Amino acid sequence: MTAERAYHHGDLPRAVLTAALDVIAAEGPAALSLRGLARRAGVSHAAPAHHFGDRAGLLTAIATEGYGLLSAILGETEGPRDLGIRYVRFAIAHPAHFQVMFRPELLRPDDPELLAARERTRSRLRAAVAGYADDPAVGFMAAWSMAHGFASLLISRNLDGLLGGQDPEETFRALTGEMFRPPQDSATG
Amino acid sequence: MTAERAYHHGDLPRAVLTAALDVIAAEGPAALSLRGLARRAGVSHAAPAHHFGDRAGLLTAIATEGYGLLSAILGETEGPRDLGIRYVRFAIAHPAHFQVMFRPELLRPDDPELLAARERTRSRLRAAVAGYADDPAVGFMAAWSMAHGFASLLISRNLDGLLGGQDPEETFRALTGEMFRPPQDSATG
DNA sequence: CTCACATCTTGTCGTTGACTAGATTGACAC
DNA sequence: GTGTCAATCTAGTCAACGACAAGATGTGAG
Repeated sequence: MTAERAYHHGDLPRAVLTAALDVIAAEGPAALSLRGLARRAGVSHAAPAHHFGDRAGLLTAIATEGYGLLSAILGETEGPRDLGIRYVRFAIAHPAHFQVMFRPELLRPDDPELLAARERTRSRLRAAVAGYADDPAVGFMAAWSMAHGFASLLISRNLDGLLGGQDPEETFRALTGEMFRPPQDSATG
Repeated sequence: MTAERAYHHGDLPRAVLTAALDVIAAEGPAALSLRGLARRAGVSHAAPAHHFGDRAGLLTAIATEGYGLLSAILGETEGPRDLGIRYVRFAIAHPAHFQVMFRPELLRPDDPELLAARERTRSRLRAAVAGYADDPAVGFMAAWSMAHGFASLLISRNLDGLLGGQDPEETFRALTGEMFRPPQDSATG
């Protein structure tokens, strides 16, 4: 059992990342401590910093990974409704990533990888609603707001007791039924 | 100048609250430090804790105040569109309150004043959309999601560069135009 | 005047993030 | 094999923080 306490961890960055996602999903980013993560991974208190620089670096890595995961889930999304459903599905599947991605004050604001990943994701979001609204920019923000609002309230547990035990994704489908009415004869792309 | 360093501050709770709102609006709740607020107010490092107990107590007081402010702005709201506009107006006018209100992990979760204020606000939100949707619960969540998503993205600066210099409230009006179509003949309250 | 109470100060403890210097390890050239 | 070097991790330190306890100071009721 050389694994008892090997000098080299094997994949410390991944171990720290995973532990961080656990903590964030359970208690939010505020409860995150680099030293706590080091303890979980069985390494010294300064080891995580070697890979991520500092707290903001770790959270930036999580956010970047999150944009990648969201991009993957979006895939070839078609229309604002599909966009919303996939967006909500992402938030449920990766709540820790979701919580970090939209808090710039916790991140390295000009990290190039983060900016690139974010832009790739936004392009997919824009593409998904292109052709489904009179003004693409407005349609994009509308669909995004709707999806982001529901996902945010859901993840922050502000909808507890309002879903009536129903599957959140199903509830969101009902919401979009209320909102994204199918175009009624009149021209709507 | 007895004010130079009076033993009693006069209204330390309000001074701490105001300083906290400043910090949160500028750098987010994570940057908040009780000792920093004490320095700003010119009191000792333990003085704020006397009034709010601890960090969570201070943030709970802010959230409670926020629900009161939102209730006031909602007033006699009529319909989902009006709800959204007022909600966004609140988030712009009181960004610090807004940021704290929806992070239960930062608050005392069962504070009675907080729960009461939150319930009063939710009642107003529900009442605003009653009669404007086939299913009131669904209509409520739909309008709330839309407004909350836009407000969240706006306050977290995730819409920077997407508004084209336009007034955010005006942009939100455009969004609702895309979403909340006026009822077309068919019965919609 | 005095006494109870609210308010604020001072001092302390354990924890954290950040930084520095140094030890250990693995990989690669030769 | 052997030496060398960079990557990885450890150990030690410092300032700042939240929380707590004990004491000082002002305030107001009687």
